[in-house]
Amino acid sequence: MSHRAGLDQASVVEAAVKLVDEEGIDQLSLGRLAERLGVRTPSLYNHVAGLPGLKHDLTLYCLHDLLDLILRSTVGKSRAEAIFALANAYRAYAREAPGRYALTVQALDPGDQEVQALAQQLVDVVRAVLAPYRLSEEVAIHAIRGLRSIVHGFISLEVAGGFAMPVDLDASFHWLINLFISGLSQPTVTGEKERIATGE
Amino acid sequence: MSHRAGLDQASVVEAAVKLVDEEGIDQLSLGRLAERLGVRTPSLYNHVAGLPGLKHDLTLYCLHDLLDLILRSTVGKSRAEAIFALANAYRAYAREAPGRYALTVQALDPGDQEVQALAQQLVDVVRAVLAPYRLSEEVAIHAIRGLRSIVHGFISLEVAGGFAMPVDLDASFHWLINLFISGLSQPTVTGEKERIATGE
DNA sequence: CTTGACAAACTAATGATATTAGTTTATTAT
DNA sequence: ATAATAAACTAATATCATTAGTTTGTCAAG
Repeated sequence: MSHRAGLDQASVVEAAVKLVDEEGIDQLSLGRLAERLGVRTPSLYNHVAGLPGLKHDLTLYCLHDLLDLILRSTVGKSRAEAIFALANAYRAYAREAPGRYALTVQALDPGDQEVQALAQQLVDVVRAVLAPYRLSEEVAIHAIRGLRSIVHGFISLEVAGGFAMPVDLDASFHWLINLFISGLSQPTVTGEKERIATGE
Repeated sequence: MSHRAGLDQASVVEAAVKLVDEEGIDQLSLGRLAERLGVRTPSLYNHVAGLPGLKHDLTLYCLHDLLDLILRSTVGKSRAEAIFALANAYRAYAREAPGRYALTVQALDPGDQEVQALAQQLVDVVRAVLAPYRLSEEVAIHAIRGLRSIVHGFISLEVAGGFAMPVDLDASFHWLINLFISGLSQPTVTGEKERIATGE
């Protein structure tokens, strides 16, 4: 009864997700994972390529997870409603599963084809959400980067405990997204050149 | 000549900064650091409280470093010029010393008095830069959080290699900061209630 | 039903790491 | 000069990832 625990890649990765959710990203080790699965550490190498391989598989899993959530949250919505839905879904994911969120943003290997493809799909959702604003190609890329920066920046400061002041976090997030949306409709921002010293 | 290497806390921390700058944050270990200092690993415990203590000291060092840079970059400037100076200084720091920047944003222990005090000083600089816009107390906090989110979000996506599209990164950053500044002067954003569905 | 191939588990061993305990020794103050 | 202090050391332990080699279920072909 001891041999043949019946593991495969999927069950190992799912157990790792559970471990990360329950104990945090820094508690992820092959030893702890093996223990949870009732197996010796080296046995895991039959299913994942060591710790780097496990993290890679985990990243893929979480990117799928997040992409699915984002897609379902924005379908059938447009303009401001869609942007808020996207931003709130992202934030909800990070709050409910900080470990998983961390995995989706950890330094992505530019050479990894699968990861890049999923990251691109996430970018494409943002692009689609911004499409109704009819931005030029260049401004669209600024806006995509901008929205990603805003959402990611707020979320990571929030989960890192970086916001200590006694004002409602939901209100601040809403205010910021609203500022972004307002900016999208402003000719100063969307269109012609502006001249402001950059200090460079 | 072998005994008494003449170390103290400052020289250990400075060597660690050099190591992080040259080899990256993930290459920081007591073993490598001791090797660089020509000393055995346990000797470091005379100067820092193990690896956690070293990281704490390192975080303090980098927060000082960054605070000094930000202060010097914004002195004598106001409004848009000051905001751009602040944002550009932050970004320049992260690009030139990614390891050090990472140390300033890693999950900060809320119980650590020294770290909290420095983090508060950084927030105070942002508050001062935003002061000329005469925001209400509540909106000021939204704006502080917003600017920090924007700057941190853009920078961390940039250094993680998250921006792959063929458009100038400087231009995108400038566009985003400019959008933020424009929003600060808009009554819709700064003042009265607005009603937009949040999806919650 | 037997048997052989395959894969999944195992044990054992190695090397990196952090950490603690206890020892030696240089410096420094009395 | 000497005694206290502090900075270095050696030795040992624990955790972790990883590799090599071995055992043993499982499953399919004869």
